[in-house]
Parts: sequence; C-alpha cells; structure tokens
Amino acid sequence: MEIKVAIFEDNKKLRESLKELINTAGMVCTGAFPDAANLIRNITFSMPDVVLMDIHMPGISGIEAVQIIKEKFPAVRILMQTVFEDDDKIFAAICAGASGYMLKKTTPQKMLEAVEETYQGGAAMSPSVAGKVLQMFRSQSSIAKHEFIQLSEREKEILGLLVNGKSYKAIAAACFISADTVSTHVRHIYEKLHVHSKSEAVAKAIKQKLV
Amino acid sequence: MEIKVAIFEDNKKLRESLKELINTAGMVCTGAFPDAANLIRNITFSMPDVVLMDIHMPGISGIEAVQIIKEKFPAVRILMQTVFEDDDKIFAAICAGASGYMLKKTTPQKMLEAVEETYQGGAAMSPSVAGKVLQMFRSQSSIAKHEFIQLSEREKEILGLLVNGKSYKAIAAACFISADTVSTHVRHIYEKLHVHSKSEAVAKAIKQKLV
DNA sequence: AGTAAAATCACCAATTCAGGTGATTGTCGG
DNA sequence: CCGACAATCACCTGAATTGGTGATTTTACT
Repeated sequence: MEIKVAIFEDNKKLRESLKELINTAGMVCTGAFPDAANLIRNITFSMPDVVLMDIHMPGISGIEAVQIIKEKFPAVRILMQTVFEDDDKIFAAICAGASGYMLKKTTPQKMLEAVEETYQGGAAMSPSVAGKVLQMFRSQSSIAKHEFIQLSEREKEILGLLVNGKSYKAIAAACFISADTVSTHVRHIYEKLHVHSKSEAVAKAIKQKLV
Repeated sequence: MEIKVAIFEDNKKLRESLKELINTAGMVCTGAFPDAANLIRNITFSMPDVVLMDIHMPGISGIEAVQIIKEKFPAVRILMQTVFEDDDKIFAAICAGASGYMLKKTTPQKMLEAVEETYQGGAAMSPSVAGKVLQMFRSQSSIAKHEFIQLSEREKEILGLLVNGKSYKAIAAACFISADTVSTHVRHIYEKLHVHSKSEAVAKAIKQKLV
C-alpha cells in the first residue's frame, strides 16, 4: 500500500514541491499545511503514516506540534525538516518524539529515501545531525568509561535474571535448563566481568548498561 | 585528494570485496587486515582517513580496537560494520568513539556513501541503528520515580559496601563490627527496601540512587 | 573437514547467605 | 523515667552460592 504523507511547511513554494515530489514517487501526499493550526483535525483527516514537519513555522512551532501529534497519534512517525542544526533544536525534536531529522539542503532523492526509511521504522538523519546526536550521547554517558564486554546471548539473558534478583533455581526454571548449567554460565559471566560475586556482577551490569 | 581507507574484517571474502569496492570508487584502500594484531603498526603504515571496522573479530574485538585507535590517532574516523544490532554493542561502539555504524546488509552503494560521509565529518548510521540510538537517547533522560526510603547512616554505609561487592565478612572488617551484626543490618535493609536478596538490594540501590 | 566457541549437564567441597530468635547498649523525645 | 529505635553481638539451620573438574552437543567459521 502507498505510504501516506502529510506535510507541514510554511514556505508555499517548498510545500508545493515537496507535495509534488511525494506524489511522483509512488507515495501519496494526503495533506499539505502551512502551519499547525487545526493540527488534530488535519491529522485526523489526512491519516498520514509519516509527517514531514518543518521546525520553523508561524504560530505553534514544529517541536510543539510533534509533541501534540505523538500524544494523540503515537503511531504516526515524524520526520523533522529544517535548515537549523543547533544542538538544542535537535535535542528538543528527538525528545519530543521525532523519528528523524533531515536538513533541507538534502537532495530530493535522499529525502524520499528518508521518508521511506521513517515509514519502515528506522530513523533517518542527515549525517551531520547524526554526528551531533552521537556527540550529545557521549557527553551524557561519559560518567563511566565503558569496557567492552562480550557476553553470549545466553549469558546476557542469565545476567538479566540475576539483576532481577532471581536465584539459580528460578533462573534454571525460567530458561528450562538445570541449576548446574546456570552455575556454569554464571561462572563464565564472572570471568568476563572480572568479578567474584553476584552483587559485583549486578552492580557492573547496571552501571555498564549490559542489561 | 583520494580518501584513504583501511579495512579490518576477519572474513576474507568480504574483506577482498570491500577492498575492491573502495578501490573502484575513487578512493584508495591502503590496508586490509583480518584482525587487530599489530594494530598500531598497521594504522601507522596505512595512514587511513577512515577505518572500516568489523565488530566481531578473533583476538582483539573491533570495539577495543576502536578505543585504541581513537587514543593513538584521534583524527582517524571509524565506521563500524557489523551484522549485530544489539543495543549494548551499538552503545559500546559509540562510546568507544566510532563515527558511524552500518549493518553489513547495507548495499555497496550506501556503504560507499557512508564512507564518504564519515570522511566529511558526518555520522553514517543504518536507519535501524539510528532508531536504537534515539531510543537510548530518550531513555537516558528519563527519571525513575523514587520511593521514600529512610535508611540509617550505618545501613547506608553497609548498603554501599554491599553494592561494591563486599561479603559480610569484608564489611564486618571494614566497619569494625562482627559479621553477625552485618547480617542484622542487612536484614533491616532488606525489610526497608522490600527485597529478599543481595542482588535485588544492589539493583534497587543503584536504580534509586541510594548510593 | 577440522577447530573454536557456546551451551548444556553432572558431581563435589567449602563458603556464604537469609531469616528466625534473643539480648545488650545508648540516645532521643515526651 | 519510659518507649522507640538504632546499633551491637550471638547462635542456629537450611538453602544458595562459588569455584573446580570433566564431558557432550551444537553451531559457526576457516
């Protein structure tokens, strides 16, 4: 089925060409609006899968619009579109629930790909925006330096259950294996984490976000 | 000038085709290695602008390699390449200093674009990976509701030692009290936290920031 | 085809833990 | 002064944990 796209963009020329672009690419533009007035009604009527949202609009800003849309229509995926690449705007857009963030200088071809990817559940970002996100991400989590710890799937599963306070016996039951096997896995986990007790393992798992 | 690319990839076939791809796209592959042995030497000789790094390699893992490269050659930009899209691997790679993270199922064309974007200072990410990053990003800014837990000074002290993985005996020694007293305190802590094991207490202590 | 890692199970010893009971201080506020 | 509570210690029992050795099977990669 065709991807239904709604456009919010105050520049008329750009709005029209985006509409044109969408419609000639096997998708369908079910609405193109110059601002976020009557937002709920416009979304309800156009029933979009993906919203292309300009950050800078008269009246309600694109970021506020994202918050409102995400609250009322959580399933709708939103691709921000803007000329700005300030950290705070990017941050605000992501926290508001945007699924992607493209710069307007992006080529039409890439923009279409981005809409497609957004529809399919991915996050489309212009590389420079993505770079800023990684930067922010690192600065937020620079509290503990992360050793790289390679646990097998099973080990991660068991570590998760350990963190939840399960005993070997309970883990054995949950994983359909014997308590002896749990013990073996736990021993391997301890070796990889360089710890010698459950509490150390649990503490490390949480601090290093292994679970 | 041509972009110089070094490849780390344990699978020989893939390594050769990547090399081929790079060389036929106006870039130059200055090195292709099956593992991270002699990492420093190989980087020094190949002088790459961009490193294509497989996460899963025998010996030193790709993530450890990233840490080492970033430490010795901060200017080198690294594009991770892997079949895995586990949160923890992505997280570790980003924190280690990777500039991008592409899935191996990515088309050769997109892979070349990614190398190009990486070289130009952007961050190339497969959309599904980018989605996970946004997810992690949002979840980091969320705050856990905290119950009202009133621990005595001594209890907080002992809980802290528990979180650090100390045994009752070690705690007894550290606090100059008997192991039996530690046991009593721990019992009281469990009651106040509504838990029944060391691991649960440790997990709760960390999540509620009691320590 | 052959090696390496992961996952599985078993047996075993020594230690640790969880929770029950009971008791002695010291401190604080009413 | 008394009751409540924190802090201290002791003894006990059954269950859980840690860590060692050894082995089989499956899966993945070379």
